[in-house]
Amino acid sequence: MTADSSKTERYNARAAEPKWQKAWDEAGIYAAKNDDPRPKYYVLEMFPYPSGRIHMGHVRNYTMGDVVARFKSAMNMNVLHPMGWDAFGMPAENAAIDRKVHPKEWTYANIAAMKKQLQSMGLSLDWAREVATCDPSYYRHQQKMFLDFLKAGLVAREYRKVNWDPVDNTVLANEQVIDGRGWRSGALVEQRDLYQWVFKISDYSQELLEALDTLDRWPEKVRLMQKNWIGRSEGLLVRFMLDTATTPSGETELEIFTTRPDTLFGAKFMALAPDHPLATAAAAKNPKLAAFIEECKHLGTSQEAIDTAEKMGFDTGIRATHPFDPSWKLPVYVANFILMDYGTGAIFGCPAHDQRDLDFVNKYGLGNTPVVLPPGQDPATFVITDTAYDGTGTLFNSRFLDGMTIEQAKDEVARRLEKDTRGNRPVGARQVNYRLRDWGISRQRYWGCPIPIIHCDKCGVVPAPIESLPVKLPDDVTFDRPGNPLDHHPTWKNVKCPTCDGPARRETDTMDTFVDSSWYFARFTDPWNEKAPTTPAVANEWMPVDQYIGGIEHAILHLLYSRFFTRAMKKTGHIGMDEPFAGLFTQGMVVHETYRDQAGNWVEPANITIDGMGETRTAKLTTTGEPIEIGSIEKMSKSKKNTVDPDDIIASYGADTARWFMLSDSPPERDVIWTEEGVQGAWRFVQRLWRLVGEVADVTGPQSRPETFGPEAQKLRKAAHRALNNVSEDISRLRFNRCVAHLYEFANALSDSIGSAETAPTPDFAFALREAGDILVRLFQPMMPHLAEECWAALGHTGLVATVPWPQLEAALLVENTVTLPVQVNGKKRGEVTVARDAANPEIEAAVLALDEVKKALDGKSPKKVIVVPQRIVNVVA
RNA sequence: GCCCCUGUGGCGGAAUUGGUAGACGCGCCUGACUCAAAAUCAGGUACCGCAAGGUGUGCUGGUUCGAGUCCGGCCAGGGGCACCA
Repeated sequence: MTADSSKTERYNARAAEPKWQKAWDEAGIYAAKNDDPRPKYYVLEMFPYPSGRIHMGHVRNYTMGDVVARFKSAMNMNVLHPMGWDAFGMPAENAAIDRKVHPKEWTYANIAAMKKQLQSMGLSLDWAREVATCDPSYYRHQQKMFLDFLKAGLVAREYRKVNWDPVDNTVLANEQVIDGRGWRSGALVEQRDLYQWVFKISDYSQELLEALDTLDRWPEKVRLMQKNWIGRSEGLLVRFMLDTATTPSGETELEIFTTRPDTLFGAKFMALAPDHPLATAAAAKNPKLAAFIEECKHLGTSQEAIDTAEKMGFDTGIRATHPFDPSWKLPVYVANFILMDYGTGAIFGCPAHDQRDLDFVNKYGLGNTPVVLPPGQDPATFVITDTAYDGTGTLFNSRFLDGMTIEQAKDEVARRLEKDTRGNRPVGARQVNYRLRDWGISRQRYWGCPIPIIHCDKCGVVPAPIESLPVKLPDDVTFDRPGNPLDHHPTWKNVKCPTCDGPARRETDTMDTFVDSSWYFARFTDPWNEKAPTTPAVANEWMPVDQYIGGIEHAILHLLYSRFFTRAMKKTGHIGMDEPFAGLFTQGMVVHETYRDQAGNWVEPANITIDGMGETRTAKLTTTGEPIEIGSIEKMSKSKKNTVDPDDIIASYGADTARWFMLSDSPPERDVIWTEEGVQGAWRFVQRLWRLVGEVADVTGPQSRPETFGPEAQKLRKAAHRALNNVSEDISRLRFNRCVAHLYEFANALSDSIGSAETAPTPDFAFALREAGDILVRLFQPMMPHLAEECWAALGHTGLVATVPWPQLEAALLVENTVTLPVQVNGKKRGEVTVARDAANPEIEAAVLALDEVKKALDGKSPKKVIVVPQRIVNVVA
């Protein structure tokens, strides 16, 4: 056929994309109706923090969600695909300090800018449901739920450790602590206890753990991470009697929690958290101990800081008695690696079978006694020096436990200590412990949801009256000094006590921004309800989210908090289910090469030119030609300047190219490397599809379907339906990189067919070509919606392809009559046989043994065995 | 430190979930078109070897007729760690 593609104009994304975005908008096709009778599908991407500009991570995330939304829509489902803004948080306050902009102004300007960017991507979003968490129309409902949770017993107040900057007199986030010092002041950070509001997530530890098994459309990895985070362990509480002569004020006992009661006869020491009451009491009489505890407070509050710090301890002089031997005394230390939050804040140390304890005794010369003998070891020669043994074995050096397994010994110790009732209470009690701590939500910051509480000297803590909600953030705040602006505000916190009418003050802490993001998915179901956070009947229709998509970095905190919050909302009547997200997908990051100039400064990709390809690539500065060093591939970040601005890409290539490249190559759960060559490849494919569709449009053929199809037509139709089948399957399973590959294959097949067609193809072939063109456009529509519309119009259709149903699969076209089986001899491929699809095994065997390659490999001998795996492979065992 | 993940051509990756390793794309090579370039089109491209043939999925050992895939041990790279969102 004369492909007059030379005449075809290039596809002009810059002109086409806004045109179709306007057409979709005017047709209102992405507005979800709450009373649509079709089956619902709720697809949600994690909403962005309005930092000011979207980045490539957003492009990837929202493109994936959009493909799913458009696909489900083509499958005739009622799709909810909303977008909003996680708009409270620290960066807005930093901007206020650094640039003297009000957080509110900064945030809303950012939202406006980012919304425009998102709209240029051509996402099928229902913008009518947009919410911003910093808006009083959103956070008023959050305050209501806080009060509901309070009434339901889901809220408490507790002392919590925070990072305290003694120079700025302010609380620091972990990320604001750099090498143990405040990021602005440079002062040595110390731990300080603050009285804080917490949500009782730990009441749900067991439930949150068990329900993980029901989340079968979540990645195994995320479920495992949450399981470990909840950290259920079964152990024993043991009361050690103390030598009262050694205790500061006559304390008689110390309760510890252990998961290894079997190693009790290997005990060498006891250790207390630095803030354990017994440690505090002892420190009052021992200045050196007090100094040591003070030193421990300079350790950061992050788990990493605690674990990687050098293990240090201080002997309090207190002595404890071994529960099975009154004459066995153990020294009680204060140690910097014991946490008050976990168990009872005190442990006994068995160094032979715990690495941390072993490091500790080796440092303080306390020695160790192994009590678990690994299988096959000689008890007379088995010693522990630098490496603790935490494997299985049999008990030894342990009196009545000798010879038992670890499990038997744990049980025996528990059994004996439960019966021992010194002080009218059992010495030992079995206990299930969780690592999960209650969720501290108080933040000493301005830009967050105010906690609706009033403190009265007479009445204590009083909830703000419902009718006073929202407790609005005041606009007139200053950031000229460190600390919480709400605290410094001259009048805001002064209110009358709702109970006694006396003078009182507002809670000046605001809520953790994770609270804001723990229910936005429910708010999207009816964001117009002014009276309540949700309209339960509507929320219960839409929820749970069928497909949630976001970064793996949220695998634990955001997702676990949301699971808790949904349960709390159920308990307080705002929603009817336990789990918010039925399906979860965690996508990988967008990464890029890094570049440095001769002085070692990072350089943006936009400012350099790459010469050569493959291994000979060199880079130079576009402006001066200065050579640039090409560095490692890393997550796109401002600090390393290896970012590519989505706006630039959309301006030069169009949104469809950016979307297509994001979906290509890398599996969505893995990192994708952004490369200029890759983008250009995507762009070339956009142009190729446009030319191809142009060629199909030129084919003239019958409007009605022919009775029969010739072999050429049938070959193309098989390729089309194979692609249809594969793309449908892979979109459903979010394997977008495979969808892309299938579409390339199909485009290649269509291209070959057109190339082989005569100038005037037979009517059946012409029909097949046009049909294949239609299918192709409909298949790439979810990924490249603008190009699809343009192509759809070029093919002579009226109306929007975005509203056209997904093609119907003709399953018969997927079946082949013959199969080609690889033939192996001793596991090595030697040839292949083509047989009828339903050929019997003996028939296949005979064909295989007749092959020259097989005869040669067998060298005249007869095979020991022939393994025929139907429709797969044949293996001859010689 | 603890928990989790990943490792396949020059590169991103595919592999019907234990059955032909390298689909598809990028890059590169050759040719066509062009005064030339770009674009486009046709062909080639795991490695060693002229070939026959051999080798090959981070390393190492095992299970199996058969291992990229399952099991044990190691090595390397990455992510999370409760006040970043």
